Amino acid sequence: MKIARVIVDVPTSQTNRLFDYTIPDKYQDVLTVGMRVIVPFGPRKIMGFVLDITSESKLNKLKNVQDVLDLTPVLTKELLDVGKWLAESTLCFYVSAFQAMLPQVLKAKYDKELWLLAEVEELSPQLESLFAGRGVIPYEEIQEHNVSYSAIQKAVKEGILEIHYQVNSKETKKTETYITNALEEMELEEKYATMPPQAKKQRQIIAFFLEHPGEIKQKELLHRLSTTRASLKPLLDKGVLQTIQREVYRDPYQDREYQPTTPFPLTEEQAAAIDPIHTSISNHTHETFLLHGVTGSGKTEVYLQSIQHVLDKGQEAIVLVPEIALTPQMVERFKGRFGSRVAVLHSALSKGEKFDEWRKVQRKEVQVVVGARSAIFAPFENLGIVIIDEEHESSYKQEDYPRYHARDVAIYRAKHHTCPVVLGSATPTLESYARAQKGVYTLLSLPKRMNNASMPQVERIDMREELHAGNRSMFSRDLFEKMEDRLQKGEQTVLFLNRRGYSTFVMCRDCGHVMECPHCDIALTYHRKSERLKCHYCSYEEAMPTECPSCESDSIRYFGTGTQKIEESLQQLLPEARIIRMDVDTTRRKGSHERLLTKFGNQEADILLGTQMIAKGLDFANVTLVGVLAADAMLHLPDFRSAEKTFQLLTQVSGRAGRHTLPGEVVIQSYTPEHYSIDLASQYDYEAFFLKEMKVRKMFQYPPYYFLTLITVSHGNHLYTMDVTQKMTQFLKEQLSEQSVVLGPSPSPLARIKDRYRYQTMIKYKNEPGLHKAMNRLFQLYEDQINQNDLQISVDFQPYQMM
DNA sequence: AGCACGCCGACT
DNA sequence: GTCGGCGTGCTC
Repeated sequence: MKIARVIVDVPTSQTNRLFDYTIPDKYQDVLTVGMRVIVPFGPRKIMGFVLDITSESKLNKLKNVQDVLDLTPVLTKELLDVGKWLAESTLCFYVSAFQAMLPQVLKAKYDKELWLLAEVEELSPQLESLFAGRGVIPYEEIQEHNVSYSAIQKAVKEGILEIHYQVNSKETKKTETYITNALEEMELEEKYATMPPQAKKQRQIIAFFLEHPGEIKQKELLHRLSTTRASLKPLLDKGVLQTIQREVYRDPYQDREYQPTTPFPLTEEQAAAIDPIHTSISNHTHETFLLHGVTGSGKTEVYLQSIQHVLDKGQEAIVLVPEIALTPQMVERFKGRFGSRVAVLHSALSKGEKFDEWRKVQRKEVQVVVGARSAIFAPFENLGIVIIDEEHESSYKQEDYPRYHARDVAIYRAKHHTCPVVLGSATPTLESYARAQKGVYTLLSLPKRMNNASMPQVERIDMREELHAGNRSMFSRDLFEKMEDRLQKGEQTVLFLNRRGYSTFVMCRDCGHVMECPHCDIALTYHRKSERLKCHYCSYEEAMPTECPSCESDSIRYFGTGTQKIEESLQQLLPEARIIRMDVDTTRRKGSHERLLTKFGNQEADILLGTQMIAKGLDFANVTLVGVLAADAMLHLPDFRSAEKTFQLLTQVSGRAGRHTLPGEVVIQSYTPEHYSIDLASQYDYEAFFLKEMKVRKMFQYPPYYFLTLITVSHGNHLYTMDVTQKMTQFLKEQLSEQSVVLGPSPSPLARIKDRYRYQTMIKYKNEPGLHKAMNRLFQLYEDQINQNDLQISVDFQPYQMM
C-alpha cells in the first residue's frame, strides 16, 4: 500500500508537520512527490503538498488522498528541500515556505457549500426560502438570510442538508479558439457544391479550407474573410468544421520586437573578471563571486557572456534584478541577447502572466529567468549560474513571512547544483565586501567605466549657506543656473528627491500640532490632488482640516517637500521647461512607468523629476546633469545602515549622468555635506567608505562584525505588549550565552501600526549555536497567548529594515 | 484555520 | 429543559 506524506495548507504550529494518507489505486501511478493534492482534514477538505511517498505509517487508520491537482510536480525535489530549509531557518511554517516559492495562482481557494438532500416539501419555511428552489447554495448565504447556525446543524443531523467543502484552484489557462475542417477534402468539395446559393459567406469559408486545409485561429479566419461568427456557426453545427481550443501563454512581451544583439568584445578588465566565472562554470564548481564594478563599467555584459557560457553547456541561468530596476531597458538587454529563451518574472505582471512565465520555466521552454526576488525559486533542474545584480538592494530581503534573503537562497541552491553565484554591485553591502576580503567570496573588480568615460564631476552644496544667503527655495543657486544652462543647450536633467523622511506632513503653525494617523503613530501625508490626508501604513485617510483640531487656529498647512510641490515650483522658476514627474502617483497605472521613460528618452521633456524609482538602471545619452535635492534625508533614520544606504543611493544617482559621449555633472544638495557618506560618495571612493563605516560598525557592534536578530512583539494593549516584551527579553538573556547582547525592550521605531503597539528586542551575537532552539522555545512558551490572545511575535534573523 | 465537544449561565 | 456563549483539543 502506498502512502503519501503531506504538508497541509493550515499554517499553525500544531499542523506544521506531515500527515499520512493512503493513495487510492487510480492515483498510484500518477502521484509523485512535489505535487499538490486535496485531502480530507477533519470535516473539511484542504490542499496539501506531497513531500514523500512511502509504504508504511505509524498510524493504522488513514484516510485517502481525495484528488490530485497537478499532472507534473510543482515543486522539484530540490525545491522541496529548499522549502524545508527556508521554513526552519526563518522560523515559518512549511506550507508558507512552499506557497512563497510558487506563483500566486497555485494557491488554493476554499469554498463551503450547502447541499440539499431532502425533498423541498420536507423543508421548514425558513430553509425553503433560503434555498429558493436551488439544490446547492454558497455557505455564506446562511448569514445573509439570517438563518441561525443551529437550525443548519439540526438539519444536517437529520440528513436534510450536507455541508460540502470545495477546493478550487485559481489557476486558469488562457485559450484561443482555432477552426479546422472536420471533413476530408472530397466531402468538403461536395458540401461546397450543395450549399444553397444564398449562403455566400459559408461557401467562401469552405473554399478557404479547400485551399488551406488545417487549423487557423478563429479571429484570423474571420478577419481574412471579413465576416463574423454568424456565418461560421452553421458550418460548425453541421459538422463541416470544428473548433479546437489551444492553450496560449499570456506573454506580456509578445508584441514587442527586440533588437538582437551579439556579444560585445570585452575590455581587458571585463575579460579578467569573466575568466574566473567561466572557469567555475566549466569545472562545475560552486563559488560565490562579488563583482564590484562602478556604474557604467559593463557589468551587464559580463552577466550576458557568463550566461551564454552556461547555455552552451546546456544549463540554465537565474538573474535577479531589484524590482525597481526591472525596467524595459533591462529586459530588452536580456531579450535582445537570448530572445525567446528568456522568461521575465516581476510584480508588474498580472497573476495570469506570472503563472505563464513560470510555466515556461517548469516546462523547460526557457533557459534564462530574469526577475525580482522570488524568481530565485524558478524550478530549473540544471542550474548553471545565479546572478544577483545590485546585490546591496534591500528589496532582496522579504519583509514578511518567510523572511528570507534571496542571496542566501541563491547560495543554498548554487551549492546544490555546484554552480557559481555572481553578486554584482557598484556599492556592495559591507557584509559582502567583508566576506570578499576574508576570501569567503571571490572579489572581481571593474574599476573603470567603459569607453574610458570618467565619472561625472560632483559638487556638494551646503543648503544651510543657501538659507543664510536668503535662498529659501528647494534649489540652490548653483543647481538652478546649471538647469538653465542645460535647458538652453537642449540637454537633459534628472532631479532626484529622496522622499523617505521628507514626505509632506501637515502641521499647525500656531501650536505645532502635527496631523497623525489615529492608528499608527505616523504623520499623515498630504495628497494635493484629492486634498486628503493619507496614512502610508494602514491606508487610513481623512479630509484636510481647515482648522487645527488642537487649537482651532486656521494656520494649519502642509510642510515638507513632495515631488508634486517641487514640480510646481520648478515650473514657476523655469516656465519653458518640459517636466516629467515620476513617483507612485504618476506610475500607478500599468505601463505608465515605461511610457514616461520612453517619453524622456525621446527627448520630449527636459527634466525628469522623481523618487527612488529613477535612481537605477536609467541610461539616457542626453542626460548631462543630475541633481540630488536632499541627500541627507534618510541619514538620520533610526537604522544602522542609514550611512551605507545614503552612500549607495548617491553613487547610484550620480551614475545616471554622462554615460555616453557628453560629460556629466552632479549636484548634491544637503544640510550636512561634510558627513562621510556624502563626502566619500562625491569622490566615488568606495574603499574609503568601506573602511570608515567598518570602524563605526565595529564600535557599535553591528554587522558585519555581529549578527542581528530582531524580535518584534505587537498587541492592541500597550501595557501588555511592554510586559510580554520585558519577560521575553529576560527569558532570552537566560537562554543565550554570555557573549550575546540582548537589547530591549524598546518601542519599535514605528511604535504603533493599525492600532497595535509594537515593542522590540534586539540580539547581537557573534556565535550563538543555540539561537534557533531558544527561539523555538520562546514560541512554545507564548503559543497559547499567540493563539488565544491575538499576540504577535515576529522574528527576523538578519533584518534589513529596522522598523 | 475551522470545527466539535463540553461546560456554564440565561432564557422561553 | 434548551439556547448560545466561549475555552480546549484535534485534524492522518
